Amino acid sequence: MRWSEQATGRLNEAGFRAGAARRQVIELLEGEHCAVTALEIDRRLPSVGRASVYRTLEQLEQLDLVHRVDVGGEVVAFERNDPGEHHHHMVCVRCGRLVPFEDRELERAIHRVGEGAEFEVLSHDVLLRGVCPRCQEEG
Amino acid sequence: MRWSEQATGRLNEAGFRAGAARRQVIELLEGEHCAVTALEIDRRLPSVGRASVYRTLEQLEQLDLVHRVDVGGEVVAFERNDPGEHHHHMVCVRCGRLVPFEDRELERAIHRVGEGAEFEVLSHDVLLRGVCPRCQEEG
DNA sequence: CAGCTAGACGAGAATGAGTCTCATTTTCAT
DNA sequence: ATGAAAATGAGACTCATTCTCGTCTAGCTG
Repeated sequence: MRWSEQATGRLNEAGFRAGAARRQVIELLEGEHCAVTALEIDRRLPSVGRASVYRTLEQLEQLDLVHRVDVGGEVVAFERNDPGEHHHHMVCVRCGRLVPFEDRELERAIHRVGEGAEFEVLSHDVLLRGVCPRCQEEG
Repeated sequence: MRWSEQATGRLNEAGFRAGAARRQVIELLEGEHCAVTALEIDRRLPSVGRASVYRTLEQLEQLDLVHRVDVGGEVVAFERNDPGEHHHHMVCVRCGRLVPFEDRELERAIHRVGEGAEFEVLSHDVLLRGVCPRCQEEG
């Protein structure tokens, strides 16, 4: 089942009605493998109002269909939440390129930290900052 | 050697002149064990202009005397960079409280990921999101 | 120690991402 | 088909951060 169908279904269950703006945002997210910023979505969907973009992202986030990716502060990005999939990101400090990675050991280590903590840990983020291969070549 | 002296010395070496604004910002950071936002610094130092707060933080960051802590996007926080010390944070999703932690295994795992990656990894962040003990009690 | 000048500073304007409001359009249960 | 409720988009608004620019000051020079 495609993520977009899943999303639409879940929104229905949650009592949301259909609407053109939300559909377009969902379709755009469907086509992205990694994070997109709210502003880019807004730019790429001229017929959809800013408010609707942010509203939709918020709703999708609450239903856990999408999650926020923080990559340095300025702008927030979002990406599809595919069940059973879990990755983190490396960001290039020169060009901003975002590359996903996953690592079981890292996850285990984080899990253990959560176990030992007083916090009830709900989620986590890992961000590696560095220089991507392309920018390394350029000196 | 206190961090503030170290910072002042390093700024001197880098060719910066002394100045009241920077001194005050440095003193404030000296007294904080964990992250403070630029805006809070601005508020707590009424005699220092906003521009100087951001300027100083930027300079300190470039000299690696301070580093950015991203905790969810809205506001950026900064904290002292004590040599030989390295920690990450847990944020409470309810009250926003920030608690530092460190874990050698986690660091090892991250290091290994960096080794195996095409990126030349320079730094990393880990953020655990959850509910702090105090907020757990409140239901 | 006075003069000088580059660098430091602060006030306030400008920017821009994200939020809010509200009049209008759509949806869909009846 | 109808109408109450939800969804939408234009644009005003907020507010953290950045920029601008005139003034001030550290600290070198003589």
